[in-house]
Amino acid sequence: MDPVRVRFAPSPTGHLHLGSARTALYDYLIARKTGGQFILRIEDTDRKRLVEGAEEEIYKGLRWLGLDWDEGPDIGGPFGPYRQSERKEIYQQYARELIENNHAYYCFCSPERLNDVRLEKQKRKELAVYDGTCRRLTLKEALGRVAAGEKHVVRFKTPKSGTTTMTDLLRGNITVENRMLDDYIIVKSDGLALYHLAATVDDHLMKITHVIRSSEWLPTAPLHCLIHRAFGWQEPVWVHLSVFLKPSGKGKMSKRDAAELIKDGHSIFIKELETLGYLSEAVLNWVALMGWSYDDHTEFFTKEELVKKFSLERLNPSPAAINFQKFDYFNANYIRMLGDVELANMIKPFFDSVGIKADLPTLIKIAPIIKERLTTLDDAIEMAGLFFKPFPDLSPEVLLGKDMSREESRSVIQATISIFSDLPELSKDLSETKMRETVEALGFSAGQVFGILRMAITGQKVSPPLFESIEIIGKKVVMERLEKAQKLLQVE
RNA sequence: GCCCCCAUGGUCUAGCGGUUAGGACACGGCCCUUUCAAGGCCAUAACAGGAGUUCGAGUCUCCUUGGGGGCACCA
Repeated sequence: MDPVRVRFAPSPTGHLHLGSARTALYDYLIARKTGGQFILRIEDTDRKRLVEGAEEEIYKGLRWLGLDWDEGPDIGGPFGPYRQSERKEIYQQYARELIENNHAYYCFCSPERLNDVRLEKQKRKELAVYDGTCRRLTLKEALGRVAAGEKHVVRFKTPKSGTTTMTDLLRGNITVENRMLDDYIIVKSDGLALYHLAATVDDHLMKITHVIRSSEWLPTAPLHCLIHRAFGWQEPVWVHLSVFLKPSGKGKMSKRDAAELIKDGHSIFIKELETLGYLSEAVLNWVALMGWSYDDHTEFFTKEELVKKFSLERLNPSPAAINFQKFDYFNANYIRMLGDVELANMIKPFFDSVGIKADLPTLIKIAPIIKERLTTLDDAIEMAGLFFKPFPDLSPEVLLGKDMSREESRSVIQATISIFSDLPELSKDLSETKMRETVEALGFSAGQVFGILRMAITGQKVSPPLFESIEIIGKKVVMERLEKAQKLLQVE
């Protein structure tokens, strides 16, 4: 495949989410695979909807995901500027060209009148498109009114008859009747272009070969083709990706749904995923497989493998419900692939954030025993907090072994104390070997004995493996805890 | 309402005219086991419906149904 030039063109009006991340990923993959360019373009022509910090969030999110771009607002490039708000004059120039070639016209109708027209048409169950009042004006007349300072927009002159056929890579030919297409506004009264014009002009000027975007754009794609053709430009290859549906499969994710998700420790926003304890590798792998597949069984891919194996032809056009269980599965697996030092460094910030002082050397020792027990990194707090937090006050009841009396339980602890005190150190192997021998002699089951010890030593009913934990906690503290538990069980 | 798109288990998907319809997640059971996990084994579960085309249709065509998306001086 020839090198492609693709662009990821988000608008800084909200958070970077999973859907955009996937689009960006596919852009990145096909660019890297073909040795082409991945371009970042900020579509900020709507000044009213701008959200402070949103552009920065896009950069951060893409960087976290490891999707580096070749041209963009921050790094420049041969086709800049890459922020549409800085390209106002370019769009106006092209709008003028369209007007001169009779493919666009000035419109002086007020928003109020437009709204009335729309409502009226809807009431009569007609197509709610512009009624064409200003389309009938002569160019001379319109120019006069513009010169007189009258407020105006520019509309694209869509053909009123015939059909327009475009080709989408995943869906084949799509034909629409031109009368269904509106005379869309392409330049607002503030002089800034709307998406339809801005994106079309930029895609051409930036030599974009493949437009990969959400299928929400499908209904207006014929319009974009028409604009390309009006200029006499060659169209890019159109690739409309399926949309992501909420987990229930009932519709797109709404603000409300997103807020609900957080309660389960999930999110569709990239910036939250990191603090929730997800790995960017897992995000990439998971999201890549929602709408794309390689074969009937491979499902773990590094970014490098994705670059090698990705192809537009294997994209799936049908909408996909987001499945967070699968995401967790991927994340748990990617955590397990981490090295001990790497994992320790990654969970450290989570302890810091809740005010638990966890030192790196200990975390490195803990890493191997909690690794396969974590779904997300923040699970480490619950899993390994016991190694750093003060020991809890226990009641005698929780120290009782299953079906065992108080005295029996106490004797188990007593026996352990005498065995442990003879050992130079409580290494995992040594303590476990000794205790396994003892279990039989004591006449209780391993479950009973180790259950008591787990509670006495870790202070928890559920913990990482007992003897590994003992080694990490260290002989001194272990002995103290055993003594304390033994006293607690003495009948008063 | 109108236009466009989509349609294999609960979910993500493989399948590109001839398969016992494959994999994964989730769910259930069993094994392993000092808890929790992990792992191993097993089970349940799908071609939306109807017409065609064809010797033969999950695969091609049409209709119906269902779902999704779009109908702004938003993107």
